Amino acid sequence: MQARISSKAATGRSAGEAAILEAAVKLFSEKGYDTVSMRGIAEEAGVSKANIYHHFDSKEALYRSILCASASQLAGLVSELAGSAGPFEKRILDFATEHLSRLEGDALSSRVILREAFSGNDEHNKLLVDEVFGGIFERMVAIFEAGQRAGVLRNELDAALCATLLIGADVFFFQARGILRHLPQAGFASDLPRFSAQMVDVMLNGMLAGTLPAAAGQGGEG
Amino acid sequence: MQARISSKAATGRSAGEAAILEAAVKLFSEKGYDTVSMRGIAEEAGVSKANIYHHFDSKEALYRSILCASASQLAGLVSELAGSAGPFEKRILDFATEHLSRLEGDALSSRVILREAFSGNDEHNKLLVDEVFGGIFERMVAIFEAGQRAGVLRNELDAALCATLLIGADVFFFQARGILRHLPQAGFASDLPRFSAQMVDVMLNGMLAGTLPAAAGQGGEG
DNA sequence: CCAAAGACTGACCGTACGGTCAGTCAGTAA
DNA sequence: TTACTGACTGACCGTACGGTCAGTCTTTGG
Repeated sequence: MQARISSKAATGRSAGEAAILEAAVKLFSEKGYDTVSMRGIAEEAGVSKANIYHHFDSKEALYRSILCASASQLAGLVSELAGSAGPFEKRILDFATEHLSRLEGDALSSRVILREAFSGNDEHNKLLVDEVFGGIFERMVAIFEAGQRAGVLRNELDAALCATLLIGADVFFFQARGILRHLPQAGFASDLPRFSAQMVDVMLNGMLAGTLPAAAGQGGEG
Repeated sequence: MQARISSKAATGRSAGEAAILEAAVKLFSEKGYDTVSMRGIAEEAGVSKANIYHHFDSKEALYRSILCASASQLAGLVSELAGSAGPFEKRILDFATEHLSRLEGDALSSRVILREAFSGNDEHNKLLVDEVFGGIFERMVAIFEAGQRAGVLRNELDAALCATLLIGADVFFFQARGILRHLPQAGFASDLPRFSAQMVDVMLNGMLAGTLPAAAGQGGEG
């Protein structure tokens, strides 16, 4: 099997280990930690259960390995997005659109992290904040504070709250798509750019009529 | 034990059954279905495991019983909130504030439903929409459509999307509070009314400066 | 007072879990 | 050829799971 050797040379891990990781990400994204069994992962990966223990010390270690990979991926993505240039409104729209599209693109990893973040375990929460979310949130808040210094964002608003609203809208939409798809009124459930555009429109310009600035209405009629 | 008799007469169920339900709600709100064990529920309730099977056919039946109770509770709450009167802006603020405060007040039930709604199981999603969320969402959308007919809400916006944003902001905040608490910038994490007020302010009036109508700034400086 | 009914229990069953281990097999360097 | 290494496996272990059942208390209607 020449393929196995070359695949190991390329990624630093054997074909079996890669299959295990792929299977584990898939299963851990579908169900919670306890519901996923090592037997199930082994079957999905096409290897023996004992082989998993050859590559990973324990179920916990395998899970943490996946979590760390997903987390550093997320951190890299956001730091990239947060570094974009341009006027405030465009930065916000670009961030929201790209953030949501990558949540969907890496749906498996995203679900693993979200499940962990919303698990309610305070120790895990603190760890996630220290290692991942803290830095991400700081960069997000900085964007809004820059908007306030530039006089574009209302000064009486809490920048951190604004960042929470923007991220929250994306995350909630990502989480709730399975529900929204069954709601006949929510046609936007299958149209990510439409949601992003109108969501940012509302966030920036508000829902109320008769208060739009000259530059408003970006994408609302796409 | 006179207390046992009276408690059964009052609620239609024995003290043991009530203890089982209470324990089950608590545990199912903390962990997922598979992670919660019947032994754990029995211990938490202070009864034998066999006693649970005397009152409920199976683990699944116990879980469904809890889910149905939580769901009808949620449906009742939202239909009550959606029926409020007053001008559009006030209805939105009242709904958001009260909705979030009741999410927290019934945090256990809320978590059980949210976990189920975001489980990713499409059959469960469809069932939840048909039995609970469908009606709730319809009422919410109606509020926004009424706002549009009254000329208060921008006509080019999608009413269903607006409803999603409002509910999503509350739900995300409720889910993410454990994370937000660890973020030093997010002081609003422990101040529900402040979050509700400023969230609604942003939703209605937008984040951008220089576009506020006369009635704006409701609660932003509390 | 006494049977019928319902609340409740300890012991048990088969199964699936996470984890271990001795051992096989292919590739590799000496 | 030989000795070694890492990938990999089937069989096994103790434990905890959901669920069952015979039987014991406790309350209640006649």
